[in-house]
Amino acid sequence: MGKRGSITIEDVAKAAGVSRQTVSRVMNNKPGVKPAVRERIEEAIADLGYVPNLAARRMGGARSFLIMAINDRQRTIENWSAGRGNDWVDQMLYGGMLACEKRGYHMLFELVDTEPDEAVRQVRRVLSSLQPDGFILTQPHSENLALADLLTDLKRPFVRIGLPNEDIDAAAIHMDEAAAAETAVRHLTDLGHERIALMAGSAEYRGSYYRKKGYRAAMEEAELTPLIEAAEFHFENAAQLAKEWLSRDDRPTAIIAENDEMAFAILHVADAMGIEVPKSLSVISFEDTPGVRFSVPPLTAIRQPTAAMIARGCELLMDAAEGGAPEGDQVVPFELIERETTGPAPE
Amino acid sequence: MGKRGSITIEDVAKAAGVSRQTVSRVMNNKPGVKPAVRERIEEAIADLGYVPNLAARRMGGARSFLIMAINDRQRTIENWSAGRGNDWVDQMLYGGMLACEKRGYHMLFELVDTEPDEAVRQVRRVLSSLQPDGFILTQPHSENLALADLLTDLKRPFVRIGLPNEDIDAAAIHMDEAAAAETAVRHLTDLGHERIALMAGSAEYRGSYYRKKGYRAAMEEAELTPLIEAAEFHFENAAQLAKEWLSRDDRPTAIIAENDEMAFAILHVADAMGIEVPKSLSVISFEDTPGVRFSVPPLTAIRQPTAAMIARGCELLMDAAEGGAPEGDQVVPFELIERETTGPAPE
DNA sequence: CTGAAAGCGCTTACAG
DNA sequence: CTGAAAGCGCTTACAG
Repeated sequence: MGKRGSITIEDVAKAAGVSRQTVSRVMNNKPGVKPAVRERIEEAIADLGYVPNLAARRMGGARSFLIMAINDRQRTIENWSAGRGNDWVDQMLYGGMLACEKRGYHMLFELVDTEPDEAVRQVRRVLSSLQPDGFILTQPHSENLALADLLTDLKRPFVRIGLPNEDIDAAAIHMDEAAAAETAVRHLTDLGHERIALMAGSAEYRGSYYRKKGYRAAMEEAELTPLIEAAEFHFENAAQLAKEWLSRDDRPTAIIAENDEMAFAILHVADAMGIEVPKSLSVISFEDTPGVRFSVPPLTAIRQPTAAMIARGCELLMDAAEGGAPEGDQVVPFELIERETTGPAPE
Repeated sequence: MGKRGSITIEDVAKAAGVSRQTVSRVMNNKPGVKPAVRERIEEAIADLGYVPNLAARRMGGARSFLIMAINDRQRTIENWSAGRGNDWVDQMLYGGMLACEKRGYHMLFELVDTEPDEAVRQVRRVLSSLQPDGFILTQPHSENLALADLLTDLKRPFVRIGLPNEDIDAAAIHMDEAAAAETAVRHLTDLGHERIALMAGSAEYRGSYYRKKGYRAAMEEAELTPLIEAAEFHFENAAQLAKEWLSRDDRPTAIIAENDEMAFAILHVADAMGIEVPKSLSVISFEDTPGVRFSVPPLTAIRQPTAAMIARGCELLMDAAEGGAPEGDQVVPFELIERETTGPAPE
């Protein structure tokens, strides 16, 4: 027992009749240990229930076994304090914690301000105090050049959640936005729809660009006329636009909205105008936050694979911490979740 | 600079012209440093942007600056994987992370199985690997005697989120359930209600006991006849019971439900029976999860002060890590959030 | 294939 | 009030 009461590498070494370096080799799966000795050591580890002290490991010069995600401080706190829940954080933890614990790592996250100088200062702090083996930059930090530079200069592995960014040399982890839009269109054309509109988010959001592209491609392939307008991801704008669209003689029989909030607005307007969903109007959303199940009817949606993206990010970083080859951008599969807002096109 | 590139205590010592022990004293707010020297050191720390390496601090024999919350593994993962969000985890993080970071600590949490042997094994692991300064046991782990024994034996400070438990000698952090029920009743009597029912959860849930007690006391005070039945926190049971109650000639004009799910069921049944809420029926819930805002109409509810309870727990543990006196049980204030399901009693 | 030595960056007694 | 010494539990070269 160590002087502080827990079992140490020295205890294992004694029990197995070897030196602590040899135990260390076994713990770290390094080659050059005779099978018989390795077995003896593994037995001793199991018998004693030995678990290495991470602080000591870190001090010895190894990794910290910590993966740090960086999140938008203000937005996260706002969501929490409004009691609104926080789907992003939940799914991030779901994907990240489980991926990390499988390999003996721990995931934690830090709330960081978006202002670049402040962000750099805060990340520097965790760098010094916790010395994580890798960083996951989530939106909007994944586009923060100052942060990317800091991490690059300090040679700390990091990945970005988001579309590739020319100015940052780090793996980008994202879903195929264009393919998702295509899938949404195809789901609707399969149901016989011909007048399918895309309610876009904002031009500043880079995903929108690819979604429009995918939408256009799928519409073209089906020989249909595209109808796109932006509503900036806001309820009010979306309601306004939905009212316009649904008042037309040749009104769309289906609308794809780029986020849940706009989809809710569409449902709201349709209800007010006496247009039944999905009988007279189909709606698909991009996002799939928990509130979606409470809408009437529950929304069919493209689900953002947040958990899978974060899990993939952790994998890359753990690989890097273990000296693995650097990997490139990652495209994570999305899913179309059919609920009750899509149905056959009206006659 | 340390050999690994970051600024160390040695750098600060050199810059301030003192030994590293003196710097350590200043960092840890220990007495016995001449004010002038202290100032010089503080300046050097600021100039160099020095942040101590936590792993080294831990190795030196100090605290780890880590507070570990223990959560129900299965339930948490189920919620996440169903995409349902996880209000408990969100609010726990909200309260805990911010409380910890204010004092230079970090909060993390671990998903632990409820089976006692397995739980002990898992907590032993984090104890050895991360050596947290304190543990927060959340439900149902807060009632796990094996875990309490382990932590007690190892002299690790811990607090429990939940009602006091005779068998466990650790601070219990909870809200005043009886007072909350009284508040709910009083809110309704103030609105003129006289037939107020309590839809209880399950007798196994200890909070239910106090809520019933508070409800009875408040009803007695108002000279009203209590009406209590249990629906086990389930939607179906609650719907059944609501149907029964609302079919009576002297049906209640107000129902207090012990969780959101049962309150939703009541709204559902009322709607189906053509009973308008809040015009003909008022409903109050205990819980206030994010879904509450999506109900029609939005639920008036007693909000569980999860964030505040966890923050309080972290405070106690940080105090203990710093040698503070052990504090006793903590009652955290709740809040009644008025939304749209309560109104004046019908004529 | 295995072990003796040195060191990581701190803190904790102990001297003075 | 301040510093020299020892040590925490590991890993990393380096010997053999």
